[in-house]
Amino acid sequence: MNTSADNHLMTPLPAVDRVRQVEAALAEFVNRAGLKAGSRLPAERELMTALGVGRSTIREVIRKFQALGVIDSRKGSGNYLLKPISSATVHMPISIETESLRDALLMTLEVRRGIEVEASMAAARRRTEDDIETMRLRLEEMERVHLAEGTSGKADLAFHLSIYDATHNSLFKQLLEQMREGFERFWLKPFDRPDFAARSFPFHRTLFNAIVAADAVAAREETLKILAIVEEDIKDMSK
Amino acid sequence: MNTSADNHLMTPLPAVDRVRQVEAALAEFVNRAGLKAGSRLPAERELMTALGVGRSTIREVIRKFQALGVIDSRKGSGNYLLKPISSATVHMPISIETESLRDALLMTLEVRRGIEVEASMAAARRRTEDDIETMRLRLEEMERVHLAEGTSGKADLAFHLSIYDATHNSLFKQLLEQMREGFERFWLKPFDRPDFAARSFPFHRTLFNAIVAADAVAAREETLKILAIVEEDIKDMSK
DNA sequence: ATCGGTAAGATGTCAGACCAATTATTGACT
DNA sequence: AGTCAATAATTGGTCTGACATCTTACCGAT
Repeated sequence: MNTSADNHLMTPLPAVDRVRQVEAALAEFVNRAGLKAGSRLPAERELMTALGVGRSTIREVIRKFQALGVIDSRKGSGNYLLKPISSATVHMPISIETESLRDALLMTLEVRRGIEVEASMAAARRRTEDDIETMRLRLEEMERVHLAEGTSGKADLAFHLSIYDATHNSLFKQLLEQMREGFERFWLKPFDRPDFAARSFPFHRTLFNAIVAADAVAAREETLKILAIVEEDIKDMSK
Repeated sequence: MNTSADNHLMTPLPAVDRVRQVEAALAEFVNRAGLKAGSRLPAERELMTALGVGRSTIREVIRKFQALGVIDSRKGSGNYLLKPISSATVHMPISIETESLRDALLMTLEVRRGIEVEASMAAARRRTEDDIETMRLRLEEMERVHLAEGTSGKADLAFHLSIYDATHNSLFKQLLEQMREGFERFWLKPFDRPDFAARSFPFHRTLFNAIVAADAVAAREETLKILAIVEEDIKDMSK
């Protein structure tokens, strides 16, 4: 056996296809040109002639980046960068297959609980004075809005985001932000009612206190209380 | 002001573009036809005539699903399903910007800890008899390999995957699988040495016992012990 | 029965055209 | 000179048709 060339003796043969080349070239260009989020990239016809490929190839690459949430295409205007393309970007396609909205929400909540708990503990361990000040401002803003309008929403989100920042681990913010945004984009505005999770209001202050006290265990407890209420409300309101 | 029709008085205007329609139609078709992972989709020209759109439109949709990790295109052969399609595929691009490999690993480990702990608790609460049997087989296989070769690796991963399955929440497996795979693809094989995390070996059995006993708190403790060792080894070995 | 070649079918790519939305330019009227 | 509406240029979205290249299945010669 093994008379012919095989088994790791002859290996590579790249065979990179056009799309992949264009993909790399585009990423390269974005980095070299220093394009930021919001920047407009060259028109498809320009890229076409510049790279010497057909427009369909360019378009398929753009579609891909579009699916990856990196490019936003505006008809008649141009293609715009949503986030800087980085080679150190890991993409995680997550698909959730379930019939009921309720189950989908509960499944994501369970994952969120894991991340959120860890984030609050990390925040309790690593928060700086600046972090505390930012969180305090956000919390007071949230409390003001809550007492005035009976509900918060955006202010609530802002407070939680400031906690994620206090972890000094950007993965927390990225993951949790995209979990909210991503899933709420498909099942639009689940339970967008004023009383949703309203009972969790007081625990935001206790969570803040735990983080300030650098008490990771207490931070975990308070976070669990908040999420337990969210879980109950999902179950109640989807009945 | 407001003499003409504006301000939320005239709202809708669907304006669904071709691509989005084809996207929905394709997802619909896959579900109706009951295509599983591995199934081959109709040829692009068939879809083209069947849906009454141009081939470029079809191709752009396929590119999108490809980017989302749902479709695999094989030149000359056809387009194949990687996962059962669902319009509910969310994509989470995560970018990590840090100079040192060490910091990147520690950051991801922290997030993993949150998810992994929650997964083991969920597994302890919801594991079935079948789950237990599968986990036992994987654990015994892992122990056998470990005692024979001094290290496990693939068997270790298989055991953990069986735990994720026992949660009956597919998000855990998807997230954790892609975190491992994604990050290990960039910083290739970090610490691919036999003694990495070897000390965590005995705690796999105790974790298994906790899950069998439906003791979520104990499952959490054992998972934390394993990950604490991983953290220590990352710190030691990257010095 | 095995092997090699051939043909059909599939994706990958290019080219050119037209539509529709946006943006920039022009020009008329005040 | 300044405003604003009509017009032109630019740009993404889609369709058509063609060719290249890879896969696969068929079929005949050995």
